[in-house]
Parts: sequence; structure tokens; C-alpha cells
Amino acid sequence: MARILITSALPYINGIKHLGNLVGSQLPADLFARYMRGRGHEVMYICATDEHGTPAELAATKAGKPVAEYCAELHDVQADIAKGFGISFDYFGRSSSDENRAFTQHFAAKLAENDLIEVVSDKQVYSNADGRFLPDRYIEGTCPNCGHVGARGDQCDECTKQLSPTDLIDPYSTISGSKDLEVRETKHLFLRQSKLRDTLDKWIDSKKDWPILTTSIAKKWLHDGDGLRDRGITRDLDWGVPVPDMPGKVFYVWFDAPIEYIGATAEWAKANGLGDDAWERWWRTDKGADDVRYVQFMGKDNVPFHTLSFPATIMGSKEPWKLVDYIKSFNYLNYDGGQFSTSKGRGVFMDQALSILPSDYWRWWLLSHAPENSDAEFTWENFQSSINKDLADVLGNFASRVTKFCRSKFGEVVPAGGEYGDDEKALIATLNQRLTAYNTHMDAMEVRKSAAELRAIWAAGNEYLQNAAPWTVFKTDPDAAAAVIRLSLNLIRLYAVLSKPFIPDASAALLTAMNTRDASWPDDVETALNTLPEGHTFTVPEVTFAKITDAQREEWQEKFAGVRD
RNA sequence: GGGCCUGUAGCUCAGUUGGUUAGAGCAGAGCGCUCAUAACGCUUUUGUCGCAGGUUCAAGUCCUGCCGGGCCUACCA
Repeated sequence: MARILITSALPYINGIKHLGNLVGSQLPADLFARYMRGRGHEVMYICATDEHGTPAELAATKAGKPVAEYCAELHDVQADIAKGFGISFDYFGRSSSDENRAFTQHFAAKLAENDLIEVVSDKQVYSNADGRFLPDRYIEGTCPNCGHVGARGDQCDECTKQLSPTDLIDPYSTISGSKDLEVRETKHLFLRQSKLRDTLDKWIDSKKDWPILTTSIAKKWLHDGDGLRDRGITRDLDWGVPVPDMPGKVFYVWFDAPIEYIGATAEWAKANGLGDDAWERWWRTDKGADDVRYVQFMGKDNVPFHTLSFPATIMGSKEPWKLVDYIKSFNYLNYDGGQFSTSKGRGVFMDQALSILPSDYWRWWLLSHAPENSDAEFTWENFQSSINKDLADVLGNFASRVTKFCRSKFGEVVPAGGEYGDDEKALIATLNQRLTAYNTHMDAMEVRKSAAELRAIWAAGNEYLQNAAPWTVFKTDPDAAAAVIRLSLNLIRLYAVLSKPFIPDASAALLTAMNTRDASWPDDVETALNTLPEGHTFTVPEVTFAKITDAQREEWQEKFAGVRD
């Protein structure tokens, strides 16, 4: 039995995430976690809300609430939605926890001890009306290059020229609109990650099997221009992990957020009344974590922080913390020809998705179309046809036709009589082959390929049944038909087991209908198909997957289109 | 501007270290079945592999250029 530590990128606290965010982190991580648990491995799947930073403060202000209260509420909202999608976190923590505060300050102290922190004096724009320093993106003005009026302080969207806030003509705060801005001197701690460049470079080079998306982004940052740059890890904010001996400063979210992977594991230990050793055996290689395999899941926007700054933090501490072993990164999911947009209400967000269809529908479509090699696109037509064909027709209808036929001819009981013959042997051989392929793809986190293989496993049942034709055989040889149905009922149970990582709710419903709790991952298909014995009772399941009608599709298409550009 | 990814049947995508007639699912067509969610099975049509050159006995696969789509470019997170 192996020990697998899994983390998915922390969703930012500000608002509800859309399906693209889900498919790039929590969902594939959950698939992997469920699969690994199914295989009998010890899994720790950790995630948390990322709660610090300027956007959280502003959102709280807008909501008219203290930021701590706002974050607590939104954390619960996100936790509920994740639960609704069946995301099987072992713990869903908060980056604002006491644990994370302690770890963040600890790492900063260790980095300072090891001469990897330096104090840098910097000039930044301060807004008197807002009473805060403004990140570059929160300042807009007229582009000095092209004259575009709404240019941001970091870049002009019109001419794509990179800017500095002081370049802007007539700059104003996007928070208040105030033009009462001034440049102030402020001191910040910088992480001297440039000193670790060669170490990081060698480390990345050693990861031959990582997705190219992961390594190419890391390489770019390591080698672009003068190479990896030092990075400010503090901000002038109230809300965050306080920087010791620097009043008014907190650590930058991107410094404390990854540390929360560790923090949340410690939160888990505390919440379960366990001691420090419980989390340390996942994170400290000197305390039992040396045999842990650590896999991270994230969208491509998160890659630099997970390949460079977080490893720099870990390595720079010179303490025996567990480093990531594999980073699975994803491209983006687009929505019907464009991007998901919160501000325009375009696309389907997690809460809306659950309000119209069961989570398994979304899980299946998103995972079977995961943006692994390039950006993927959600369209309602594709969604409808995939769901109706794969889930309703191929899988759901298989369970339906088998159980209903059995009920009418033999009753709701696994029928006795007959022997397995050549057709059954051929099916078992096919399924063993496909099971091996499925396991291989799941082990490798090849999400789309896993889904395709699972679907082929489902389809094999229909092929077999059609060929065996128990409805015909029954007329002359009821025992032979009984053997076919006995195997087919067992096939339903096998499908429930193998499908559990993708569609856990339907899997549970099918197992309940088959009146069994035996969900053990099969080593061998033949054995697995003898699990439900003759005489075992079952019930005919309700419609496992109702089809999506054209009317529904059109209604949703309209509803989620958002306002036009 | 720079870097990276990507362009394969109407649609969504596979195509391993270059090797014979380029594959799958969906959609379309035909046949079969009637247990089932008008479901299932079998057969089958469709491709100048973005364009133009080059290397090679051999290129979807390697090289160069061009065209299209996307992402990143370090103070949003």
C-alpha cells in the first residue's frame, strides 16, 4: 500500500468558481484521490480557501462586512458547493487559520536565517482616498502609448504594451475613482529565489515525466531575461499573516497560500483530535513522509508558484519538508466560443450547475473533456449529446435493461442455473484487457483517456448482451438465459465500482440497487463477476440518468449566455 | 516584442522512438434486435492530416518559413 498526498490549487475566497476552475484542480484531484483510495492506498487529499489579499478586502467592503466574517461565510459556501460536487477532501481548510499563520511565519524566519530574505525599499502608488497602497492593476488611466483611456497600471489591453502605474496619464484608483494618488516609499521583504535558480533548474530538469505545460512554464521563468527574479513576499495590508517586527505588513498571498497545504493538514489533525505526528508523517521526510508520493493539481495560471516560489520556500528552509513529486496542470475551459466571465455572467458557475443537474452529469462531461493538451470548450450541444449517449444510453440503460428483464423472467433475485461459456470467456478477456488499460491511464492521471476506456468498458456490456440475447435464449433454454443475466447483474456491480471515481453518486445508487456494499477494486474480472451469488436479491434501480431534453438545453443556453459584449 | 501550446473526418478528440491502405466516439446512411431510458448491436460514407518548401528509401510524425487559435510575460490571484 502506497501513501499518496494530493492537493488541488486553493480556490480564491472571492466568489463562486466556474466550471473551468473546477475542472482544472478540484475535480481531477478528486478523481485521482477516489481512484487511489479504491485501489487500497492511503490517501490524504487536502485543499483550502485562499483568503488573503486585496480582492478579499475589497469584496468584504463591498458586502459591508468585516473581512474575517466575509471570508468565514464564503469559505462555508465554497465548502458546501465542493461537497455538492462530491469532492472528497480529507480536509478543506482556510489559509487564514492559526496553523497557517504559524507555518508562514516559521518559513519566513527560516528563510531569513538562511540569508534568503532581504529588505527592499520600493516606491508604490498610495491612494489617499482609499487609505491603501494600490496593486498596479487597481490603477487605471490613459495609455501613454496608444491613448487608450482604460489602460491598467500593469498593461494596456488595447495596445498590449506593458506599463508601470507611473506611466499612466491621469491615473485614478479603480476602487474609488479617486485621482488623489501619490508615490510613497515602502519597505518589503523579498524572497531571494534567484539564489536558488540552479537548484530549481536541476530539480525541474529531473522531472522528465511532468506535463510539458508544467515544465515549460517553469523553464520560461527560470531562463527568461536575467533568469529567475527575486520576489516581494509582503504587502501593505491589514488582512493576512502579519510579518513579525514589521507593523502594518502582511505576507503576500502567494507566499502563504501554498504553505496552507501544510497548514490545512495540521488543521485536519487538530480537527480530528490527533497530535502533530499525524500531519508530520505526510509532510516531514524525517518523520515518516519519505515514502509519500505528493501530487499537485492546478490550472496553468498556478504553475509558476508551484514549480518555483513554493519549492524555493521549502528548499530554502533547509528543513526536511516534503517536496512535490508530480504536478498535473491543466489548460482552460472556454464557454461556447469565449471565456467564462464572472462580471458578464457568462458561463456556468458551480452553484448554478448543481441547481440544474446532478453533480455526476458535470463530473462526467468535465472529466471526459478535461483540457489536458489544449484549451477545451464547453458547448451545450456537446454536453447534451455526451450525457445522453454515454450516461443515459450506454451505462444507465444497460442497468435498466438487465434488471428489468431479470425481474420479469426470474424475479428480483440473481438467477441460478446454466454455465458460463465461450461468450462469457471472450467478454472477460476483453474486460481484463480494458481494465489494465484503465488502471494504467488512471495511474498516469490521463483523465480523458481514462474516461474513454471506462466508456468502452460500459459499451462492452451492451455488445455482450446483444450477442447473448437472453430474451431469445430464454424461450428455449431458461438456464442459459439465467447464466447470461447472472453475469450481467454482476457486470452492473463491476461498473459501479469502476465508475465510482468519475460518478460517485450514480455508483452508490447502482450498488444500492444491487444490494451490495462490496466496492473493492477488481484484481481480476472473472472473480469480480462472481461476486453476487445465485439467489442474491436486488432491486430495479430508478432511472439512473435522465436525458437532457432539447427544451432544457435551449433554456440553459439562453440563461447562461450572459450580457453581450 | 519574447516564450510556450495548438491547428488531423460535419463535431469532440487519439495518433507511441518517422514505416505498409490515417483511427475512436458523436452526427449521417443501411441492416438487425425488441430485454431496455424511441434504448442496444452490426455494417458503412466522409479526411489535400492549416499552407508552402526541405531532410529521408519512407513525414500527420523531423527541420524552415508563413497563416489561424490560445496562454503566459513576474504588483490580480
